[in-house]
Amino acid sequence: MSEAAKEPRWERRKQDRPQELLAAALQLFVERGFAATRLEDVAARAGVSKGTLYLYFENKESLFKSVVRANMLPLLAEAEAMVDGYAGSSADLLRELITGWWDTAARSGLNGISKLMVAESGNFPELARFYHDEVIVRSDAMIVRMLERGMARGEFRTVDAHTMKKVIVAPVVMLMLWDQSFGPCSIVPIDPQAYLACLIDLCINGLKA
Amino acid sequence: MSEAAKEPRWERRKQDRPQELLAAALQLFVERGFAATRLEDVAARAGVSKGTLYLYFENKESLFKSVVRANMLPLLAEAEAMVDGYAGSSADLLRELITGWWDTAARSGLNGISKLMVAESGNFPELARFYHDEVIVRSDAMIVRMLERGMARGEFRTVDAHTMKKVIVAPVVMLMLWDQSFGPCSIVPIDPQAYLACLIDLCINGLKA
Amino acid sequence: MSEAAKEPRWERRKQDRPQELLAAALQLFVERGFAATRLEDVAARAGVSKGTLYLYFENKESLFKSVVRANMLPLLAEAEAMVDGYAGSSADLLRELITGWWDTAARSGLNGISKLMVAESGNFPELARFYHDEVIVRSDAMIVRMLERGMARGEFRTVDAHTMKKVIVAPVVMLMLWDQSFGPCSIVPIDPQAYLACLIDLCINGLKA
Amino acid sequence: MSEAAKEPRWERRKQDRPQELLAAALQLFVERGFAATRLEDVAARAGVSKGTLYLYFENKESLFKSVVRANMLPLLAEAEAMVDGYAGSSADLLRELITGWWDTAARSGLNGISKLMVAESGNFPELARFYHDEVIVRSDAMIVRMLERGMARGEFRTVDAHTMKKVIVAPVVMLMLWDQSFGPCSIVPIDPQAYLACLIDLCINGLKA
DNA sequence: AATGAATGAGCTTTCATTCAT
DNA sequence: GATGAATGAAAGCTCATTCAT
Repeated sequence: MSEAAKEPRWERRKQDRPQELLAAALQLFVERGFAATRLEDVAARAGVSKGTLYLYFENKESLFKSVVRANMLPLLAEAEAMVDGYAGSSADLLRELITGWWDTAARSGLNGISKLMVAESGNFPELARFYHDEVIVRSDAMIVRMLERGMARGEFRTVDAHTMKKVIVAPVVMLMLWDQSFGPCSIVPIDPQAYLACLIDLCINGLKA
Repeated sequence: MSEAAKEPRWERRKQDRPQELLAAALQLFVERGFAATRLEDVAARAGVSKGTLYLYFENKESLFKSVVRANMLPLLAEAEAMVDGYAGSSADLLRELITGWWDTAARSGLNGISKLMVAESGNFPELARFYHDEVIVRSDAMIVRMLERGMARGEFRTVDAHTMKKVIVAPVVMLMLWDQSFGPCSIVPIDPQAYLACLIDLCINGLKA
Repeated sequence: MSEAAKEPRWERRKQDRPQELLAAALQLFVERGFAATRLEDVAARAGVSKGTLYLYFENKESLFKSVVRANMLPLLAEAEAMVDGYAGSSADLLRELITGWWDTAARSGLNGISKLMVAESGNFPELARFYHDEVIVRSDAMIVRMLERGMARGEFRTVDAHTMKKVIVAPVVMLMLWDQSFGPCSIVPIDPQAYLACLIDLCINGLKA
Repeated sequence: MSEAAKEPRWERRKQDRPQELLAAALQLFVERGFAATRLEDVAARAGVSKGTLYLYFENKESLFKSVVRANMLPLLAEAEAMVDGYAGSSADLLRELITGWWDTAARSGLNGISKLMVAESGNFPELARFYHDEVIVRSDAMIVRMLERGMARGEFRTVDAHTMKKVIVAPVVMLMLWDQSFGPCSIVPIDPQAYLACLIDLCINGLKA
């Protein structure tokens, strides 16, 4: 009667359920938007029945909020760590920040969440505020720190960092949105690597001291 | 109070109806998204009854498509004319293109339509395709022409215009999206003029030959 | 183009709808209780569809409250008028009050509402309070006035009118409840006339000065 | 901690379970009615899990019927014994019957069951029939025997005992219903002792030979 | 042309019931 | 015996759409 024998594949499911449901919900919310997503489809994609959803989430709105929160928070910490401990040139930091961001976004759901938040912020003001405060503000602050580091070290010319950060972030966010919305429509799809390289090139040249 | 005297007023209204409905629908679709917008609210905002809507539009989807198409088409022609007939420096052209674009977007509904298309492209693939082909492709082409003009005249260094155009467009589109989604959340709202000046500055410095 | 011609059978329905729905709802709520009554059945019994109900009532609870209020308020005024303007002996007044009450109850829905309120008061405290204040208190007050009139005129012996009123009302209410609940079970059903005669007889003998 | 020592405690619980469940169910059914009572709440109040309920009762309806049957049957025997062996005056018998009834009802669940049966008889015809045959008929018969004893001994005037019994029972039942439904609403709650004294007084005066 | 009462498919949510453990 | 995760039928409610007027 070992511990292992007592913890069979069924018990494990209970712990996984919320994550499976969140993953399924993320996909469908991103694909169709909040209102157009049917909870029955979410449940089906997670391999459970409609009712099971309500064992883990109070209602549709609460599921939606959980999807956003659960997928956002773990992502920022690692990016922040990199900025603050970086040793190389600021141009390299800028490069790593942008490419690392995209890699993380593509790997996680950040990609689709951005689209989701643009689409639904009007319907969920508190969630929009949360997203703004916890994600946008913190991301922006990272870029500002990077720019100020570059200026302090004489690598970048003097610019208004708080305005410039928005300009630099925009193409990265836009890439995520394109990827989620018009990507399938484009006959000549954007090559993310080339796009980001071009952005980095523009920034480094445009910021050069 | 002859019959003849009554006609004109009525005629005018009859012709205005579709536009009033489209304007009301644009506002609500942008605010809430396609699925969360109730036709009753659209009708109410246009000052007519629910049934009247169906005299002018086949159904909700058709209204949605009309909203997008009707608001898009008139906007591009004037921008295109400017690019092709421009006499000054390419840096000035870039500046005028970007500021003119934002002015037009803010004045028209382009602003909200962008958000709408990002949000609903997954649910309306044909519409996304239309938007891509008629709006995105044509906008992009303008920027490409501007970049190629600058390179041909030796004002800009050599870059991959087809990639760079996306990078340059992104911050402008992003400004429109922010304006529509997180604008109300931001304690320190973005100043569009400063933001665009910063973008133009980055581009001109970054493209300088 | 007379007024009569302009008010066709369809327009009339709109005004009748709420009453038809209230009548249907009364029947079913009394028959099955609040929770066990399906709105679809209410609508069907009123000859309309589910959705129509929501044109006239906000939700199930609001329909329930309307049923109670709409059926109760008109009934008390006439009874009160009788008590206050009565000219004959107090024994006759007692007789008329009791028989008139039952006749009114049987004719209107008061009959079933009593059962409904006993059953659902726990689930609708505000409604129970309303019923208590507007129906029970006012009914009781009528009986008290009748008893005090009899004592003042020396027709009834001295009793505690406020306690006695409850004892006298009880058998009448109980008759209504029996009628609605165990009536169908009883092999020897109660004859309301004989029952009320017996009650009146007991009261008049028991109160005799 | 031998096996034998553990058994008794367990045995006891096992035997108590059904009664604990019935008690919990009685409370909730009376409070909320059949349909509005959730089995999960019943189980929780009895301190067991939802599934356990189904070890002792086939389903919700069967639990409901058991609640009614289990609480009814033990109550009548003692009352019947008293009537048949009584030695004093019939007025005293009437007094003891009525006050004894109320004491028993208040002590047991009879109180709430009455309300429950009024409310749900329409939804459970067989149960209503059972209640009618086993409870109402037998209670009524007791009162009839008491009345006939009084008339036979010349203590009561001649009345139709089968009608009068209903009139006499009504206020007692009504007291139970009030206690369960409008009691909490009443600013001036009924004092059961004064109420019953008043009823007894009315009956004895009204039946006096 | 315009209305708005009516409809009913479709969705969210609840909860009695089952069953693997 | 006991559990509680899972189920899915059923009910409340919404709203795009229709159509008699």
